[in-house]
Order: sequence, then structure tokens, then C-alpha cells
Amino acid sequence: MKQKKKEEDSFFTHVFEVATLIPYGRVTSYGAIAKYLGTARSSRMVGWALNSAHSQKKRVPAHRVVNRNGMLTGKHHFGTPDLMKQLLESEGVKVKKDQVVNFKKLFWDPEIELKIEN
DNA sequence: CGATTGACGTACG
DNA sequence: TCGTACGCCAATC
Repeated sequence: MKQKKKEEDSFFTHVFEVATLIPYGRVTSYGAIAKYLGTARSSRMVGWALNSAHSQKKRVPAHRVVNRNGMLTGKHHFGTPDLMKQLLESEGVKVKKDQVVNFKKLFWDPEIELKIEN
């Protein structure tokens, strides 16, 4: 019947999925994801969710998620401060002083990209 | 159950 | 333009 509920309906899971949906060479912000999840005011929770991403079996491209300024605020949480930058550069995203270059251009908004279809 | 925190965001000075 | 303060909300201690 109804429920089975076993998967964590917590927005944590949603964050992981959305983060995983981030296309290659693209970046997004915590607020964008939070808003997409309906918890725009809980932008902080998004970052926290990604913090749990380390425990996730699936690799979550959290390195594609930056703050509103396009700054790699969470680079410190990747294990190594340079890892995030390296990953982004590896995808073609240029990072200048811990800040994503052309961030606005590379910005990927789940509300828009995922709204088109599917 | 209460207090603290946290990878943000916005407002204000 | 930059730094500080506050708010939001859920998870953790």
C-alpha cells in the first residue's frame, strides 16, 4: 500500500540527485538547489547535505556546487583544498583565486534546466 | 527536548 | 567595495 518509505525523503537525498544531475562543465549554487527543492531559505542545508555526500555511494559532483558568488567556499571539504579546483579545471571550468571564471555563463539552474522537460 | 552548528544569502554600515 | 550582522531551517550533540 502506501508507503514503503525507506529511502530518505529528506531533502538530503534530493540534493544528491540534483547535484548528480549537474551537467559536465557546469556549476550551480547552493541557493539554486535549495530553491529547486523548495527550501530556498535553507540554502545552508544544501551545503550540509553535500557534506553527507561523502558518505554517499554515488559520487556527488559537489565540486560543481559553489556559493552565490561562484566562489569555492566548500573546497576545504573535499579532502584537499585544491581538489575542488582541480576537478573544476578538469571539466573545463576555469577557477581564479578559488572563484569560478564565467560563473554566470557556466551557471546551471536546476529550475530552468530541469523544467524544460523530464 | 534545547542549544549549537553550518560547504548560504541578504541586508546593513 | 568590503566587513559584519542577522535570518532560515534542518540535522547533530
